[in-house]
Amino acid sequence: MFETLPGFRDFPPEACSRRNHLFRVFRTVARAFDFKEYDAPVLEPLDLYVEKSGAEIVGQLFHFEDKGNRQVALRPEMTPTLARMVAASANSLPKPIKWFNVGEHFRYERPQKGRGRSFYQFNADLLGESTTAADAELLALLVAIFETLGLGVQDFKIRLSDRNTWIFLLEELGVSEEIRPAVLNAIDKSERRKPEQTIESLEQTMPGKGEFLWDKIQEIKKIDSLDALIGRLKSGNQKADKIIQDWQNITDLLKAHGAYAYITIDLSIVRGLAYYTGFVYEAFEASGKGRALAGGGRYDHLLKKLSGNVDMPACGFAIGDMTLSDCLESKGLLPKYVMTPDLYLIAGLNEQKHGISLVSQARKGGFSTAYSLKSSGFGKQFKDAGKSGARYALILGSEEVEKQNVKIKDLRNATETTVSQKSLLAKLEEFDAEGGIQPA
RNA sequence: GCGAUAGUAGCUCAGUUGGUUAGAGCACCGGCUUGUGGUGCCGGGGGUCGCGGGUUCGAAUCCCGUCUUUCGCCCCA
Repeated sequence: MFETLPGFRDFPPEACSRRNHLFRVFRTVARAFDFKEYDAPVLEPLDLYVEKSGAEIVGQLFHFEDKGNRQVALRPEMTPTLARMVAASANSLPKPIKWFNVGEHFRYERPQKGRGRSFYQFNADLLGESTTAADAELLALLVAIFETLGLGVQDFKIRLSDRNTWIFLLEELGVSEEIRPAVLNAIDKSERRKPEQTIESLEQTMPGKGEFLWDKIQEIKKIDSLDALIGRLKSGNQKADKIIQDWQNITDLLKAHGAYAYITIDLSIVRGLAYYTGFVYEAFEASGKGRALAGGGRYDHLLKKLSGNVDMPACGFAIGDMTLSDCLESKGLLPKYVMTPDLYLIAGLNEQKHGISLVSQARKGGFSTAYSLKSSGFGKQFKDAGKSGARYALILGSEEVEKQNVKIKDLRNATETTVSQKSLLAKLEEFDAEGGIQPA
């Protein structure tokens, strides 16, 4: 017997419909926000990822040489692909560009809770707009998706941070642009590390100042309100004023979107990647435990880096299907999807073919219809109809055929109605609209 | 890549100090049932006990290796 590869999942019908439920919500809500769906190959040139993330990334990719001696990789994320697509026609695309994708991604990592080697992501990106309105639009979309899935304020929170704030405050502490990435990286990892390890990293980056920096960083990480933040930034300085202005804008906009209740100001979020430039955020289950449900931020210089000539501000986020499914499951928000037909034909032995033509008619009318593929008695067919979960049974015996009728039985309350075969579809639609069959 | 954990039917699990042909419940298929359904009763199919090697007269059971699962470390775009 063959098994799925480690970190990969099969999706038999029930799992598949749960997954599709997520996808349906992603698409519906994204369209409500006027985002356009796009798609792209899952296989890309390996260099696309090396260029963006550095050579270390190769160890985490599914990659190989194809028959044309090209180094290729299964996509581990969507952003480089998106950047390439947008850069290719940047001048002709109406701005702002609001695109989303639902797709499979691959990372060669150790499978763990909420993390596999194949997973699905919802990616939404907004390009060509540098104001905080774009960041707020994306955060509002993220919140709307979670709300539509049934999650509320008691279920999840979004930790919002800003790299510009960090850059400004680190500058004040004497952190130069050169060593800034290393310091931000250490801050990002400090969430998952012992303090001594972080101090050691900082000490290596800024000899003699590791302890000092860590003390200051901890102070900054504790900031959890707009007032505290403004107090720390102190207005008067032009740069500080701009940052304060951005925070005030995004706060006001998120309040207008009805999304602010989910937001926690939390500067401990910086995200590991060097390319983030402004607001960054991660969504977590309300308790804060577990992996991030979603994450994103602004990446104003990435297009330029990847394309070489197109410079365009951009921001975006991604939601992973595994952590999200786990979260929904634990809260009972993944109802058991049962795929059932609307109708089940029950026909006598001599009426089977006649019945199939009725089935065909019903199917063309948009009703999902099942019937027994082999000859069996009425009793057996009723049993199968019951097990199928169909709402109505269409009963066709010699009496009905003789009178050109068909009997419709509501399998939930056992009431029956006899209608002419000609009016079957109309009657079914009527029932459909009423939401049930009426007792005779 | 490192550490721990587990692996018996599709699923959840029994399986005695190593001892005939490895069991149960659920699920699946059929019969009772050729004009009224999910219940009931009866029956059936399905396992090289993760895989390979070793110890033994004899291994699901003991030993070694390996693969896979789950959890943690690393990493987390």
